[in-house]
Amino acid sequence: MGCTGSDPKARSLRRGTPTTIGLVYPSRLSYAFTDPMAALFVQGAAEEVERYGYGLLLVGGPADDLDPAAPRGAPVQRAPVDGFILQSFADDDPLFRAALARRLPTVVADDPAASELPCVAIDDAGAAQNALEYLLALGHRHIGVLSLELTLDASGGLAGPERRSRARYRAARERLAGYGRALEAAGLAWDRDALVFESLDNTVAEGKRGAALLWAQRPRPSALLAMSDQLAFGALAFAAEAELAVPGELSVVGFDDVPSAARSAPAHQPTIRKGREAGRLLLAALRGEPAPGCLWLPTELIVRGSSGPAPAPC
Amino acid sequence: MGCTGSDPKARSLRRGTPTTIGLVYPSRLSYAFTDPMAALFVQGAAEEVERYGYGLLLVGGPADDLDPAAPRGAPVQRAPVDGFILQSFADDDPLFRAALARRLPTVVADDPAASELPCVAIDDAGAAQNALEYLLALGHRHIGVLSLELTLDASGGLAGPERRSRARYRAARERLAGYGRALEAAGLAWDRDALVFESLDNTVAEGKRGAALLWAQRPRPSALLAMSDQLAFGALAFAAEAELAVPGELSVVGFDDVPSAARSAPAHQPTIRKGREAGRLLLAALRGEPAPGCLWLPTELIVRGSSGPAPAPC
DNA sequence: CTGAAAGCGCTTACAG
DNA sequence: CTGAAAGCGCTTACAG
Repeated sequence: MGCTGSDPKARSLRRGTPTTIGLVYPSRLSYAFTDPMAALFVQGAAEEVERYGYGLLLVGGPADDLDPAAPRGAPVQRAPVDGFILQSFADDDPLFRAALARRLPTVVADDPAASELPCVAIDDAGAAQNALEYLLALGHRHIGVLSLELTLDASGGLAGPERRSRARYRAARERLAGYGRALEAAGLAWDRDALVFESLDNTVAEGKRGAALLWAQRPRPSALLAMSDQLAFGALAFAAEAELAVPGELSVVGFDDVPSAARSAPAHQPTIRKGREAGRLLLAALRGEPAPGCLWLPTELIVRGSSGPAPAPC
Repeated sequence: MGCTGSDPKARSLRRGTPTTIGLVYPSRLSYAFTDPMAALFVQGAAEEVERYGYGLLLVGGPADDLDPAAPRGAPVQRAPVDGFILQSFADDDPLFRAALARRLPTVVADDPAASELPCVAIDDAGAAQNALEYLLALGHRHIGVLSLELTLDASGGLAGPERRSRARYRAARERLAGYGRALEAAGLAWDRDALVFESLDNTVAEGKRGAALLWAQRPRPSALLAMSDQLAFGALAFAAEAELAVPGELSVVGFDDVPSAARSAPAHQPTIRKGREAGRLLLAALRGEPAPGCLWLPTELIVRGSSGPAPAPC
């Protein structure tokens, strides 16, 4: 009779049945959703998880403007969840270790450092290599890379050999390795033929800044290879402001295939499916099924209008 | 020492301190995030809530492909939360009533039917009236409206007087009222000078379909007024495919100002702020502070490149 | 079939 | 200062 109903917390405690899955982001929550990829991943995870009646609790890193009255410790330590999905962490992120310390069933997407946990990933190195080989086949010989952060404290500028070798995010590290393989196979070399801009965060603004910085280098890059669609959109914005023809004067390649990527040529990353499979693996773990190791999802290079042949040298 | 740590569920039960806020969507969760507005709202709510150490649990409507082993009842009845933020519900949505039946502190965004709950809203009627008056001032006399759903079971086609009068979503109802006021003030009339397409859902595909349908009417509309940016993007996609000059042959106006709305002329709806204020009101309610009634956020018409003067009659 | 008791894992207040 | 007991709101298994 429209009454209060029973307290789900108490019920869950008594019955011991799992109800809630924690989706953990490395940064504070309010930053997580500035990235359209985050929404796609949630969509996939939600799809799988809600079929079985689970809820999805969003868990972020500690907020920097925490209220004094708020409970101590990272949200990940206090989250009332029955399992974790961890996403895009750096190898040495203390938050990642704090989550593992809860010893709950856990699935990792974009696995930092090989762990024994079930995980979901793409062949980042292979996809990156493909994308660069595609540009090389179009005749591009001066490449600019718009990179995601390489370490927890990103540098926000050109990243030389030393900095590149210290990448702590698996996805960025693997992609750099893939680009490197493609360069080497073509007889090209880092720093001489390809420069890397390391962004401070995955935003359009950083993509724009990086594109401007790379464009100012000599020899000038004829193509920009972005590790995310956000960064690629930034590069397109830079090109538009500088009145550069795309792809006539500058080719731009993205990576993720977010819904608004009508103008880029991204290596299609199946982010919704990544979320879905992460949810599926976690539900299997909650049922006590043995961990199936890592699930590798296929990628695909989708060619669109923002990339084309290198301009003829004048 | 890296040990298991204590069970947050039990702690929360014993201490009685609130930890988790439920963000409730009218549809199934995996649909919620196909709308970029959803991500903006989460961003705002997360920003406010995480400062005080609360987690955000995403709660959707019942999934249609529910697993037989899943617990019965809507997720909203089982969600282990201490308060609700309800968003964009139709007046008669049973899920809305089910959430209220939990008798938890609750805040409503885009309030369905005046309730006594704290709420956050914009002046939908005023913003809509502004947008249409702007088009009328540009000389447009034949208007097409791309409307959001009017009832729980949307019709997906032209909506005549009878259907328009039965709108059950507050935002859509108010916006129709605002358009009506602008029409009346200009001596124009619904159905003769302005047609309404009711979409089946808030997607680019529906916007495209509606734009095509409205464009096929006689007299042809010279401007399309969309109730969301998604629908406006669809109208732009239709114009691009039909090789119509925007705004030369067709003006397009959006509503939300999502991040990718570079080409529309939306009435700026402050969605992040809406999420933030909803979070703030709910935290106040959890502290036992008296409900402050409804908080009305300002809107602003931002004019961009997709709208211009009506083409001269030939 | 109905009703009182035990216990999920914790925290808090109180007795020793 | 330390340690045993009570109790958060439920559900389940057991006694009557």
